[in-house]
Order: sequence, then structure tokens, then C-alpha cells
Amino acid sequence: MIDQRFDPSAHEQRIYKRWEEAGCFRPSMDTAAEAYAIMIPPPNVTGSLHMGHALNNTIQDILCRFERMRGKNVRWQPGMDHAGIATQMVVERQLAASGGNQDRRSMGRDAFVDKVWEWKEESGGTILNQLKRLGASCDWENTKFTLDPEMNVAVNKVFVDLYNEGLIYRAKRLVNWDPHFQTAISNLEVENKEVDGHMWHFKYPLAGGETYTYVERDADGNVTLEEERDYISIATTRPETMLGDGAVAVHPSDERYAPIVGKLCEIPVGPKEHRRLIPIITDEYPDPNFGSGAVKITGAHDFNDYQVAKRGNIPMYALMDEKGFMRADGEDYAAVAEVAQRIAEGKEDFDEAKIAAMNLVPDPYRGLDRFEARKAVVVDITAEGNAVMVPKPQKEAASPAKPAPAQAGEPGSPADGDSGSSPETADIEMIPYVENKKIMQPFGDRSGVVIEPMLTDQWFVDAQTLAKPAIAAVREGRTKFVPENWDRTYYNWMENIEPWCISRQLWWGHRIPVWYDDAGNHYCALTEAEAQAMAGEGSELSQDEDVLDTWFSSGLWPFSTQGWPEETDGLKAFYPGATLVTAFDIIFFWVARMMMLGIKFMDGEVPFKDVYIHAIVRDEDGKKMSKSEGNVIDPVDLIDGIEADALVAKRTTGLRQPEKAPQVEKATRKRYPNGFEAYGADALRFTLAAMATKGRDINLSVDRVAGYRNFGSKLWSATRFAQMYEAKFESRVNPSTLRLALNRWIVSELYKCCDAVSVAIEDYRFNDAADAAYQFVWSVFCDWYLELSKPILQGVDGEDKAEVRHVLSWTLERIFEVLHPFMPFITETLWEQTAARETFLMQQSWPGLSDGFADPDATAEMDWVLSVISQIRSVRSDVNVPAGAKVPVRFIGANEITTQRIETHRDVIMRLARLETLAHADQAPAGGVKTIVGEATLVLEIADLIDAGEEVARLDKQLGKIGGEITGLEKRLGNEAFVAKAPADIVTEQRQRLADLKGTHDKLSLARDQLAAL
RNA sequence: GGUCGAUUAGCUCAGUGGUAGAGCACUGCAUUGACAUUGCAGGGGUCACUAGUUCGAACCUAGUAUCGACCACCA
Repeated sequence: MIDQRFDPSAHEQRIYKRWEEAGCFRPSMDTAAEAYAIMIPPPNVTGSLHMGHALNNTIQDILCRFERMRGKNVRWQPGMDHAGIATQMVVERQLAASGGNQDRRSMGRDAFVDKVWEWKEESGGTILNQLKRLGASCDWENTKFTLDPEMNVAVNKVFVDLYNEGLIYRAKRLVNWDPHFQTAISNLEVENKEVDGHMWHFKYPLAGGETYTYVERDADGNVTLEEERDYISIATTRPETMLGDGAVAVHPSDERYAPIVGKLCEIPVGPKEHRRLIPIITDEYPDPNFGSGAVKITGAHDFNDYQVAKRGNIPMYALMDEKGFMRADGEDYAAVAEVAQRIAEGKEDFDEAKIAAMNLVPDPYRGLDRFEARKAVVVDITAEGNAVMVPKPQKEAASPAKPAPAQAGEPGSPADGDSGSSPETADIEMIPYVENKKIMQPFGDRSGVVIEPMLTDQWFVDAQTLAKPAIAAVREGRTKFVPENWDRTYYNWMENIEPWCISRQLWWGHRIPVWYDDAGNHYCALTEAEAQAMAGEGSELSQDEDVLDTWFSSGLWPFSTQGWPEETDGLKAFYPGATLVTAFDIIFFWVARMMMLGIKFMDGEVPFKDVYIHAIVRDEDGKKMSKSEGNVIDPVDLIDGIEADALVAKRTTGLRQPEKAPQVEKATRKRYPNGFEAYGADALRFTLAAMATKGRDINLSVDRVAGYRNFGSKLWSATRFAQMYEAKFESRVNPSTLRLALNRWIVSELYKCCDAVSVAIEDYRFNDAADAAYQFVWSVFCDWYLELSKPILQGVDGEDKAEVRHVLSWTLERIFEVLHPFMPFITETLWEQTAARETFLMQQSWPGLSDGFADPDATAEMDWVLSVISQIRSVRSDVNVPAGAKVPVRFIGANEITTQRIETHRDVIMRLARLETLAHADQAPAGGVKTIVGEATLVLEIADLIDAGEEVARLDKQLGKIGGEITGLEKRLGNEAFVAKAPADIVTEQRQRLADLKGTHDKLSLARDQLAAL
């Protein structure tokens, strides 16, 4: 006999170990079987399990266990990602915390990388053990790490091949630069956030004091403003970049500036004697309706300007160093500015290298942080009177469209106060024109610092070329997104894809397989020896310092893990994979890259057939789980349980910002006053599956987890029930030879359930699959089958009892099987403890898809029994018959079939409906409470127990309800158009329903009238 | 600005044209008999709004309102 209750902590890890030791997770490599592969989204080596992982991996495990039971050759490919920036960050932080004055740079590259490996061996990969706690049936013996030597071989080959085809190239481009990590990052790693910012308006004086007539017109061409100007007005959110301006651009159609196009204007900052003059040019980019219509062009620090500068051959002067400080290198400003001047006047040629060497930061700004420089520039320009001035707004006229008070400061910070306003008239105070406005600012997703566009030499992948076949593959349906509307997101991005910057100025990652000689030539090769051969003897080679974007190696995951470029059995069997399971936030980062690189290197074959995009897990109020909210739920806490105090302590100490901790403590105590019980992995998995609809978000509620833990308990105790009545586990049941309707019915229902689960999983409707199993097990099997079997099991020994004993345990075993993908631990434990087994449950065959077992006769018969019992119970409850009281019941007007059924099921009806007697009668006895089942009327002879008036009222209520339905149906059936146009089976069905309702109505109303007449 | 999505019971959500559902919560009854992590019975919904298509609309179409996500953005 099994224990009274299931204790997850006593079995989960024990069972997992048994599976692992028996090699249950290994692919069968049976060539006759269909291969089925899922590539795990490799978690970061620094990662620990969060709810998103729990959902992601539960889904994958359900698919894998299901397909394994269906006999497929399954490989769930596990592994980890080296996560360049994240890992380097962790180890650097640890170095800093360890107190020594060592940092990455003082250690040197090799020592630091060794340190990271050391960290990885000790602390990395806790997430894989957490996945085991969840029950993940990964093929652990084939675990890969993206930095494994064999993976490196694949990475190098891909790089070299793409390079040789011209699909990887090195170029000086404007890239997103992270000043904190001092590396380039791809545009995907940039988060644009709206912050409070300012827009300053400055005057760029025309060279030589020239003037022109500035005219503004309204939509009808009427002149609204006309004045002589000796400047052009410019708006900017980044004044510090003015130092690198190469031109001012206006739209070619902008008549306001037509008189001055081609002339030079002065950048109003820097030493007066060396003011740089830059040309006023035309370009399609400026929007005449925005701001003044004139845009300063700083090619080296803005992506739009970069394009304009390229088109107009405008020099792009880089102003900052890799930390985001104003450059302090090179010659004095005076000397450089002179050269720049000759270039602007077209008197001197320039090239990239020459421009790059020029530091146009005036001496006083050199070495300043970019935000400090901004403040200084604003103050200096304003002091000199080159800020555009506007009247100070009156207090009451604070229209948001109007200029706001002057402020100088860095974005996001409050104003520093007025800076040098110069009143022009006595009456109206004039102030510098500075708009307070929300601006979108780029931040590094890891560092959180403001990203700086920087002109640097980087390696790029020609993504546009690789994207074409990847788009076609989805268009042609060779890879399908589920839910399918995600393909729009995919197309949208792939069709507008930009060159992918793959080089990173980090140390942790795959070195770029390129070597340079002293002459600046480079050689791309698989190994240094090959590069040396290309360069020739005697050349001193040094390898490119940079490493590759982490996603470059992740993009190869579907084939690099299978041994590519070797033609391994694994590669043959498991490429392409069946389904990629992931959340939407990684479609661009990973899915798109795997599609591009997979198709490129695997002869046009897509890496996976389906991409299942699952929801994001939020808290029960729909809020994103975040540490500062105190609403994060650690999956392992739900599995193992955690006391409230421990939970609070965990959250408080785990915080990055200690000053916020009390808030978190309060939030946590309020939300989870009792901590979490130990619900076990199965309950968590089942919850996630049941909530995994094709929607976008899952709001996880702990109550729900408790509910599904109860479901496990229910199954456990049902098994206990079977053992108590000596059910025979491991029995062979041939469903077609069963005698009892009860047994034929439950077998029929079981298979219905199995098939519903199969179809739902195949269709990625995990919630439907979980619901179907839940409903069958609880509401059909436990609530009815077990109850109905009791009279037989408790009765005399005989054929009936033997049959029930066999079917009871046999059905339970099939339930273990069908629930196994969802709740592997409890089902395997039950399997193990109910008989001496030769195999694991997880190795059993999947039940179902056996059409022959539907048994309509048995189903109809049992439905009738259930209906009789339910209705009697309902009536009893309605008229407040004491639960313990046994009542006499008569059937009136029962036909032959019903009479037969009454005899067959008399015992069980009497027991479950708590009847004293069950008999036939030709006529309804006076009084009594009546209900209708099919053609027969059931009379509960309890006239003395009830109040006639109340009973009449009860019947009236029912009659009203039925009458309403009858009216509706009659109206519909009376509609000729309905009868003519609706499908025949619908019409028949509704006619039948109307007839049934009418019969019920007649009988009930007769009963009501009789009662009322008393 | 572009794209996608949401709006159904007190709460969280299923439901792709034919009788509105689940879990939790709620109400009443039941406790030696597999299970109180339980059982039985029950209450509770103008399916956001408007118009259309249809014999028939929670579901399809168009629009409106509110909320959200992603992408791109004007210096």
C-alpha cells in the first residue's frame, strides 16, 4: 500500500536520479523510429531559473516526453550560452568585490579569461541543476557549452566561409557604443527609453557677418514674418556634439534658406579666434516643418546625420573616446581647427584616417564627461548671446507648446536654473529658448548607460543577403510560427534588417579568426597556421583582439551542437529540429539568426519546422515580475516551499539597491504572508501547462498551483483506493471483451480523453490538453467511476468484482501514462509503487488513438445513470431533504430500456442518491416531488418533508426557465429561413431538443398543477 | 508613426458561427469508510460600445472607446 499522501521531496530527486542512471533521457537512435529534436534555448551560464524558464522548459519537456512515449527517437539538446557581456560583468564585479585592487586590465587578457573559466566551473550553470528539479528530460550526456572547443570549430568555419563569400566584412561604421563596457553592441542590445530632455535653440552666425532676408509664410502663402538675419537657427538635444558638426543641412525645397545655401556659417562655440565655419547644404533629410527646418550635421555621433554626411561627403569628426569622454588626444585645437577650416572651404582633401585623427574638441572641454561638456557648451553659447531668445512666458500662459524656461543640464536631471538671460527690452524679459521635452534615448540593455553612436572599425554580417532565404522559408511554410501571427513580427524585422555588427571589444567569447600583419593586411583563416601560410613566412601576425557577439554562436546552435561540420549521426537525425520553443522577446536575437545561419550552412534546410512562441509569465496582477516590486516568484521556492521569513530575507539580501529593501519586504509580506508551501514540481508544471494558452501573457497565481497540487493528491488517493480494494495492477485488459456497461463506459471515456490530449499537444494547445486530462481524472474517473464501482467492490466476489478490479487498475495505469508528460514525478512514483515493474513509466507507450473503443451504448446507459443520480441529488438539495435521510422514489412511465437500466443499476442509484426504495408506479402518487429523466418521471415521496407552496414555487421557477428556452426554439424553428438555410443536422438537433423540453415541461407542469390543487 | 494584441462571472482566464465555460473566490449542506489538499448542491455574465454580414454573432466585417506590447522616430 502506498503512503497516505505524496511527498514530493521524498521522491522527485530520487526518481530523477533513477531515470538519469538508466539512460532514459538518451535518444534511442533507433533508425526505424522518427527522429524528434528540440534545441533548448541555451540559458546564460550566469543564469538562474526564473518563471519564464520554468514555462519554457515545461513545454519542451511535455513535448519530449509525449513524443518519446509515442516511440520517437527524441533528443532534447541541452546546453548553455557563454553570454559574453553578462558573464564578463559578473566576474569583473566579483573581482571588484573581492577587495584586491586587481581589475580586468591589470590582470591581462589571458589571466582574466582563465579567471572566468574558473568561475564558470565553480558557479556557472546552476540553472541546469534547477532544470533537473523541474523534471527536464534533456539528453544531458550531450550537454554543450557555446565556448566548447568543438563549438569553436563551427564558429570559425562559419566565420571564414562567410568572410570568403563577402558576407562578413570589416568596415568603419557608426555603431552603438556602450561607454560602460567599452564595446560596440548590436542595435538589438539597445533599449530606447523615453526620458525628460531639453531641446536648445542656437544661432549659427553667417560667415563674414553676411545677412539675408528670412521670410516665413503660412499655408496660403501670406507672409507672417520677415526680418533680416545674420544667422541660421538650429535646434539640438545634444549641444556637445556641435563641436563635431560638419555642415548645416536644410531641405532643398525650403525657400526660407534658399538665399544662404552654399554659404558658410559659424559653429558658435570654442575659442573665438578659431571658430570653425561649416557649409550650409541641402539634403532630403531635414523636415521643413520641424523646428527651424535647419539641422546641424554631426556624422560621427548621430545615425541620421551619418547618412546625410555620407551622401554629401561631409567629414565626420569623432569627439569622444571609448569611455564617452571628450577626446583629449591629438594636436591642439587651434591647429586642428585650421585644417578643418580648409576642408570646409574645399581647399584641402581629406580621407577617413585623416579625419579620424583630428580632435576638434576645444582645449577647455577636453577630457570632460560628455554630459559635463554639454553643460559647459550650453553655458558658453548662451553667455556669448548665441542662444535664440524668446519672451519669458507669463505664469498663466503656460501653454505646453510654447517655450519653457531656460535650463541647462543633463537629460533626466532637474534644471540647473537660469543661465545668463539677457533682457532686450525693459518690459518683456527675454530668455533662452529651451524646450523641455520627452526624448527617446538609447540605453545599453546590460549596462544601463546612455549609448553613444561612435565611428569605429567593426566586423559586420551582411544580414540582408542572409535574410532573403530565411524570409522565403517562412513564406513557403517550411517553418511555421505558432501562433501564426508572429510571422508578421518576423517579416517586419527581417525585411528591414540592417548589417549585423558582430565584433565586441570584450575578452570572454570566441576570438575573431582574423590575423593582421605589420603592414595592416589581414588574413581570415581557421587557424593561425593557415593565416601564417597566407601571409607568408616571416610575417609577424597578431590576432584580432575582438570577440564575436554571443548570438553569433547561438545562431549555430541547431547544428553546432550536433557535431557540425562533421557529418555525425546526430546531425543527420536531429537537423532540422521539430519545434523551437521560446518567448517572443528572442525572435530577433535568436530565432532569426538561427534561420539565417541554419539555412545558409545546412544546404537550405531550415533549423526547425515549428516555432512555438509562448507567453511571458507575470504575477497574478499582470505585473512584470521584478525584484524592486517584490513580486518575483522563484520556481524552486514553489517546488520546495519556503517560509515567509526566509522568503523576505532572500529578496531583501538579493537586492542590488539595499535602500529599496524595506519596501520589498513589506510588499512580500503582504503578498505572501505564509511564504509558499512545498507544492512540488508536478503542480508547478501542471499549472504552467494549464495556463499556456496561445495568448501573450500568463498571470501566475499561487492559488492555482495549490489547486493543481490538490489534483496530484486526488490521483494519489484514487490509487490508494484501488489498492485498498485489491485492484490488480499490471493486468491485461481487452476492452472489447468487457461485460459491465460501467467498465465499457470508463474505457470509452478514457480513450476519448487520451485522444483529446494527443490532439491538443500536437496542436500546441497545452491548456486544452491539461484540462482534458484534469476533467477526466477528477470529474469522470474519481467522482463517478470510483463511486459507481464501490457497490461492486464492496459486494460479493464474482465475475463483476473481478472485472472492476482489473479495469480500475488498468485505467489508472493509462491515466499515469497520459498525465506523465505533465506530472512526471508523481506518475512515475505511482507506477513504481503499485507493482514490480520492468520498465519506467516514461518508457511506456502512449495510450490512445484507438478508435475501436468508443462504446456509444455503454455511454448512453451510464449517462442515464449519472443523470438520474444527479437529478435526485439536486432535488433533494433544493427542497432541503436532510443529507442523511433516505427517501423512497418511484419511476412513472419508464419504457423498456429504462426499466432494464433501473434493474441493472438499482444498487448504485440507491446508494449514491440515498434512496430508501426504488420502485415503479403507473400513476404519480399524490404530493411528492417530481423530476424528469428522459421519458420517465421520478417522484420523491417526501410530501411530509416539504412545504407544498415552496415546492410549487420551485417548479414554477424551473418551468419558467424551460418555457423561455422553448419559446426561443419555437421562434427559431418557426423561421422559414432558418429551416431552409441552416444545416440539416442543426435543424434536426434543435427539433429534438424542442421535443425533449416540451415533454419535460408537460410533465413538470402536470406535477405542479396536481400539487397546487391539494 | 508602423505592427501586433486585449476588453467574457467578484478575480485570473478558456472559448473561431448553432444551449456561454474552467480554476480560484462566494453560499448552503455533509465528517470513522480513497481523498477536508474532500464530497454534494447552488448563486453569479447586456461576452466594452456602435453599425453591418448571416437563418443565426462572444466568435466574421467596419468603426468607436479604453488598456497593453513591440518596432521606428524630428535635429
